[in-house]
Amino acid sequence: MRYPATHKDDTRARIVRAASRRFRRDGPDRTAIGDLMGDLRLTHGGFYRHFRGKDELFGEALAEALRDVSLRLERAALAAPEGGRAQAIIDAYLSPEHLGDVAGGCPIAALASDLSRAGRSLHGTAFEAAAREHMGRMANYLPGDTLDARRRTARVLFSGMAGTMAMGRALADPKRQREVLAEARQFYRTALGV
Amino acid sequence: MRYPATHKDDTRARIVRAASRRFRRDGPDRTAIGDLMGDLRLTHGGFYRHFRGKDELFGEALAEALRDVSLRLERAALAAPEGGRAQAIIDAYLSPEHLGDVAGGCPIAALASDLSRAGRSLHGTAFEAAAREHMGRMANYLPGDTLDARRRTARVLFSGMAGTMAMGRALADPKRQREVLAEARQFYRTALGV
DNA sequence: TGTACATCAGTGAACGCGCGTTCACTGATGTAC
DNA sequence: TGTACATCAGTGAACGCGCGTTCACTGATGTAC
Repeated sequence: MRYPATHKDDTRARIVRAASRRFRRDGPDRTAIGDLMGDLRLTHGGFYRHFRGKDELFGEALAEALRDVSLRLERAALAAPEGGRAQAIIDAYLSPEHLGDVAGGCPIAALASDLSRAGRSLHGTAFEAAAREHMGRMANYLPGDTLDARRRTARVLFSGMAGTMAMGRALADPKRQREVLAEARQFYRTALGV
Repeated sequence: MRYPATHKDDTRARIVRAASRRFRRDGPDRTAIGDLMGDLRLTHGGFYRHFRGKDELFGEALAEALRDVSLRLERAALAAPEGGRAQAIIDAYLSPEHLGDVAGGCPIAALASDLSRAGRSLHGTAFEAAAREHMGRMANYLPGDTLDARRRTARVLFSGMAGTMAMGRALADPKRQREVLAEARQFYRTALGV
C-alpha cells in the first residue's frame, strides 16, 4: 500500500469532520464536494473512494456533529453542582457562544428545515441513532419522575431551544440576539423549575 | 394593453402565492423558477417581468406565508372563549394538521435554517416586518403583565414551537409525531400557565 | 540485498444535468386618428 | 366606424455556471521472489 494502514480511515474521518462543519454552516445544498475536499487539500475525485455519495456523508456528518455537541453539553452539566445541571445545560445551549458558532454548534438548530425535508429518508440512519442517544443522555440531567418523562422533556426542550437558536441567528442586531437568548434561558429554566 | 389593467398585479400575486407554498415545501434551493411558473401554466421567461430575481420573491413569499398563518392563528384564538385563547393558539399551531401541511404552514418551522443562513440579508425586508407584526399580534392573546413581556413570550413560544414542528416532521413514525406534538402542547401550556 | 510487480489513495478531465437570467420575438388588445 | 400603430405580458431558445459523479491514469510504497 502506498500509505500506512491507518491512512484511509484517517482521511475518511477528516472528511466527515470537515463536512459536519460545512453542512452546518452552509446547508447541504450549498456544500460542494469539491470545496469539502479542498479543506483537506485533496481533490473532488478522491471523495468516492470513501463514500457512496453526498447523502451517505450527510448522514454520518450529522450524527458526528450531534454526538459532539451532546458530549460537550454533558461536560457542562457535570461541571456544575448536582442541583444545577439542567440549568447548566440550558445556559450552555442558549449561550451567545453557541449562537456565534454555527459550524461547531447543534446540527438540529443549524439544519432544522433540512432535517424536516429529509423526513422519512432519515429513518434508520446514524443520525436517528445519534438523536435518540442525545435525548437519552440529556434526560439524565433533567427533572422528571420517570426516565420516560425526562426523555419527553428532553425532546421538547431541545427541539424548542433549536428553534430559538435558529431564529436568533436570523436576527440582524447582536443586542437583540442576546436578548432573545436571555429570554429563552429564563423561560425554559422556569418551565423546568430549575 | 393586451390584458385588463388588473391582470399584471393578479399574476404577480399568484406567483407569490405559488412560491410561498413551494418554498415552504422544498426550500429555496430546490425551488426552481421554471417549476414555479409552471404552477400557473406560464413559462420561466415571464418571471422577470414581475420580480428582479429569485431573492426578491423569496422575501415577499415568506412575508405573505407568515401573515397568512398568523391571521389563521388569530382566528383560532378568537373562536375560543376569552380565557382559552393562548391555549387555542398553542393547540392550533402544534396540531397534526399543521404538521402535515408544510406547504401551507408556518414558514419559520418550514424554513428555520434557511432563515438562519439568510441572516443579515433579511434585515429590512418584508419578512422582518411580517415577523414583528406576527409577534405583536400573538402577544395580544398571551399572558403577561406588560405588552413587552407578552411580546417576549411570543418570541420564545413561536421560535420554540417552530423548532418542535420541524423536528416532528423529521420523525418517520406518525404515531411518534403525534406524541411529540402532544408533549409539546402540554409543555407550553404549563409553562404559560394556561 | 536487489528487482519486478501489484496495490490503491488520490488526480483531474470530462459528462450530464439543472437552473438563474437574458433577450429577441409574438400577438392580442388599447389607443390615436 | 374603421384602420394603423404602440404597448407589453408572456414565450422559448440560448448562455453561463456550478455541481455530483465517473473514469482512465499516476506514482509511492508494500510484497513476492
